[in-house]
Amino acid sequence: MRRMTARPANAHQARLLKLLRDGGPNSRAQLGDQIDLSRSKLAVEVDRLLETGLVVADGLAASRGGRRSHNVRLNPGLRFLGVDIGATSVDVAVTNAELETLGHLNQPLDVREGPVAVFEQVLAMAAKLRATGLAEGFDGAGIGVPGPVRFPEGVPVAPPIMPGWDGFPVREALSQELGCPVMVDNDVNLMAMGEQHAGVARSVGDFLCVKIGTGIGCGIVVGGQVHRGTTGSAGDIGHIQAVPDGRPCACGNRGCLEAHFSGAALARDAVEAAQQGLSAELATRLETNGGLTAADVAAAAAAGDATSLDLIREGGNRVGQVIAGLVSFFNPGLVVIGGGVTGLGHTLLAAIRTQVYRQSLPLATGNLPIVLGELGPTAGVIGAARLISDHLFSPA
Amino acid sequence: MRRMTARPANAHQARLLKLLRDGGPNSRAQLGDQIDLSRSKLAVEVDRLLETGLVVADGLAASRGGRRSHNVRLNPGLRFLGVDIGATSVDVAVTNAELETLGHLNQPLDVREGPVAVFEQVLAMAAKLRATGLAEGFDGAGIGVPGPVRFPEGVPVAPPIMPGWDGFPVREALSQELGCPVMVDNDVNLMAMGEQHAGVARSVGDFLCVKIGTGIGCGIVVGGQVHRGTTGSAGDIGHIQAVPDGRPCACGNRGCLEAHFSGAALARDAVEAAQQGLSAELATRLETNGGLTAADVAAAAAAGDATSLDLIREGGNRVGQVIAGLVSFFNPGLVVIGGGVTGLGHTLLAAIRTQVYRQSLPLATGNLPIVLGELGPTAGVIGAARLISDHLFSPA
DNA sequence: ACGTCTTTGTCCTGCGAGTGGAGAAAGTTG
DNA sequence: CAACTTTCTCCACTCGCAGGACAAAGACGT
Repeated sequence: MRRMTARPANAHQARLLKLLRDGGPNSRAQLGDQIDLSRSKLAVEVDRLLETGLVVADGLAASRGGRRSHNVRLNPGLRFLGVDIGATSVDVAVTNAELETLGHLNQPLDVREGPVAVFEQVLAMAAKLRATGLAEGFDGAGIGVPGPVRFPEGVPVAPPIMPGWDGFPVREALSQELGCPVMVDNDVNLMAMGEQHAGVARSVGDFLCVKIGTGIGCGIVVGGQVHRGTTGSAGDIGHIQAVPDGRPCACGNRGCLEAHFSGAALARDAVEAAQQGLSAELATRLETNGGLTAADVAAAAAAGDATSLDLIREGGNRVGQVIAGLVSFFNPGLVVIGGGVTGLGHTLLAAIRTQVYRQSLPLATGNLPIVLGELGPTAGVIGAARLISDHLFSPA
Repeated sequence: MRRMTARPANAHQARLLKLLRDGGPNSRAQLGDQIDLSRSKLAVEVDRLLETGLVVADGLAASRGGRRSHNVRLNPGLRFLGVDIGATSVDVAVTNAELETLGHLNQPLDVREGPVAVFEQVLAMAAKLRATGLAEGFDGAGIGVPGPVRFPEGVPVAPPIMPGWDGFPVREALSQELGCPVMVDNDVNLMAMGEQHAGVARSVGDFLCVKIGTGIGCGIVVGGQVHRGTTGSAGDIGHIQAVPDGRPCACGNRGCLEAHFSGAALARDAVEAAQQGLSAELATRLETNGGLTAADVAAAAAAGDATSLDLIREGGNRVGQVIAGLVSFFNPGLVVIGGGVTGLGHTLLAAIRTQVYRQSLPLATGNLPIVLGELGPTAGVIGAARLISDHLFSPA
C-alpha cells in the first residue's frame, strides 16, 4: 500500500483534520458547528480533503429530524507508529489516525547500548506489529527518548543517561528506515501530550506532568503547548536539590531529587532495608528474585509492610516538596503524576499532596487537583502518535 | 483635549501600530520591509490609521538614493500613564505612545493603607505630572500591584501583603477616575515586560525576571508572552522553601525564601548584626538613621564592611539555589535580577551565578546569561505603559 | 397518502481583502 | 540633462468567503 503523502493545504483543513481526529467521524453540519466557517466554504474544504484521500466518506448518519447527513472520517487506513524509549524498556504501538491504539508491544531494553542497537530492536518490534496485519506501512512516527532533544532537528543533546546518543540524528535516521515523517521529543513531554489528548489533562490549558520512573522529569504545558525551553531541557527536575548536602548523585552534585527518590533510588533503598533486616517482607522478595525493583516495594506496601510504606512516604515527601515549589512558581491548573512508580499508588499520592497543600500558597493550591495519570504505560506512545499527527495535520 | 478613542480595525493595523511604537517614525517603504503585505494594501491600512488620528504624517525622510519617503509616526499627543505600586513606595510615569518616559515621580507609600488612600495619592501624582504640561489627559493607564491579580478583570486576589485590596475592582475604579482604559497586573510581570520592551530582555523569547524588593517574585515570559498561571499567582516564589525548618515566615510556614532573603529580611539581619556588634559600619549607620535598609547594607558593603558582604553573599546563595531549581525546570534563555536590591550589585549577582552554574545542568546553564536589570526603577512603569499599549494596539 | 416542517447539502452571486503591475513623482549621480 | 533609483499611487484582476436561494431527504401529524 502506498502511504499517504498529502498534507492540509491551509489552516482550515488542518483544523478540520484535528476535529476529525479528536471527535471521530462527523458530518459536515456537525463540523460546521465547531468551526468558524460558512457551510459553503466548509463543503469546499471537505471536498478537497476527500480528494487528497486523507478523509473518506463514511456512510449516512442517523437522522436528527431531517435529512440524514453524509459522515466523513479520517482515512481508516492511516497508521502512526508511537515509540517510547525508556531507560530500561521500550514501548511501541500502532495507532490509527484517530490515535486509537491498535497494537502495543513492551520489551526490556538498555538505552546505554546506543542508538544503533536500540533502533534495530524498535524496528523489529514495528515489523512484528506490522506482520499481524495491523498496518502495511506507516504514515508517520513519533519517538520519545529519555533525555533532552533539540526539537526542530530531532536530535538528542547531552543526554546524561544515554551515552552514545549525543547528536545522533534520530529523526533523520528513523525517517529513512521507516520511509515516513518522524518527530522526536523527550519522553516526559510525550507523556504530557498523551494525558492531554486522551487522559486526565483533557481541557486543561496549563498543567504539569511529573514522570517518576528510573529518573524524574516533568512535562510542562503552557496554553495547550508543550514548553521545551531554550535548549530543550525544560522539565529536567531530577537534579534540583531536594536535600542540602544529601546523597551524592551521578551528576556530580549532592542531594539531587533523583538521588533521593526515583525508581532506581527506591530499589536501592529497599535492598538496603532488606539487608539491614528492617523488613522481612522485602528480605524474602530479595532472596526470591535476586534483586528488588519499585514494583516489589509497591507489592510489599500493599501487603502492609511498614518499612516499604515508610520508604514510599519519605520519597513522596521529597518529590512533594519540589513539586510544591514548582506549583508556587508555575501555578498550574493540574498536576499529573505518572511513570513507573504509579504502582505505588495512593500512598505516594497522599504524601505528595500533603507537602504541596501544606507548603504552597492557598491561592495556587485552592483548586489544584493532583492526580495519577490515567493512561499508564500507553501515555507515552499515545503522546508520540499525537506529536506526529499534530505535525502532519498542519499546513506544509 | 479630547483623548483618542480609536482602536485598530484589524490585525494589520495592530501590527503596524506596534512596529511604529517599537521602531519610531517610519516610512511606508520601511514598514513594508517589516510586514508581510503588498505595498498597495499597506498604503491603504496606513491611510486608514491616519484617518483615525492614531498615526500622523511626520514630514519627509532623507533620501536613500531616490524619491524621499513620507514618514509616519504614532500621534505624538498620545499619553499613557504607568503606575507601579510597591509595598513601600509608588512610581508614576507619563509616556508617549512610543513608551518613552516623559515624566516620572516616586513617593513613599504604604500599600496597607488600602486602595482608597493609595489611589488618592496616585491620582494626585498623576495630576501633578499633568500640571507640568506633559499631558492634558491620558489615553490609557497600566497599573502594577504587589500581589496576584485576576488579569482579565483587573482585580487583586488574596494578596498577602495588601490586606484590604482583595477583590477591589482596581481596573474599573481607576478607569472611571482617569476616564481612560486601564489594565492591571502584578508588579513583577510588569517589570518583566519593561525589561522585555526596553531593557536587557529584548529579543529573548523565554526568560525569567526575578524581582527582589520588600518581597521576592518572578516574572515568567514564555514565547514572548507573560505567563500568569491559572489563578494569576504564577511567579510567586517568595514562599518556596529555601531552608528546611528555617525561619518562621509571615505566611505561616518555615524556611520560606522571603524569610531568609529579601529587602525586609536583609534590613532585619543587618540590625541584628549591628546590635550584636559584628559590624562597626552598620552600627554607626543604625545610630545615625535610627534604622537600617537594604541600601545601608549596600553602602556598607561598598565601603568594604565584611559583615555586610557576608549577609549579601549568604542571601545570594539562598536566592541562587532557588533560581537554580527554576532554571532546571524552565530552561530559560536569560535570567534578569531586579528590584530594590539591585543596589547590592555584583556581590549579589556573583553569589547567585555561583549557585546556578554549580547546581543546574550544563545544558541549561551553558549559554545562560544571568544579569542585572537595565532599567532599574523605571522597568515597572515602562512595563505598565507597555501593558496598556499592547491592549489598545490590539483589534477591538 | 399527503402536506408541512426540519435538517442537510449544493449552487450562485456579490463583497472585500489582497496581489502585482504600470506608471507617475521625486530624488541622486555622472 | 539623461539615466537610474526609490517611493508612492492607481487600477485591474484573483481569490477567499459569506450568505441566501434552492434542492434533497427525512420526520411527523392529519
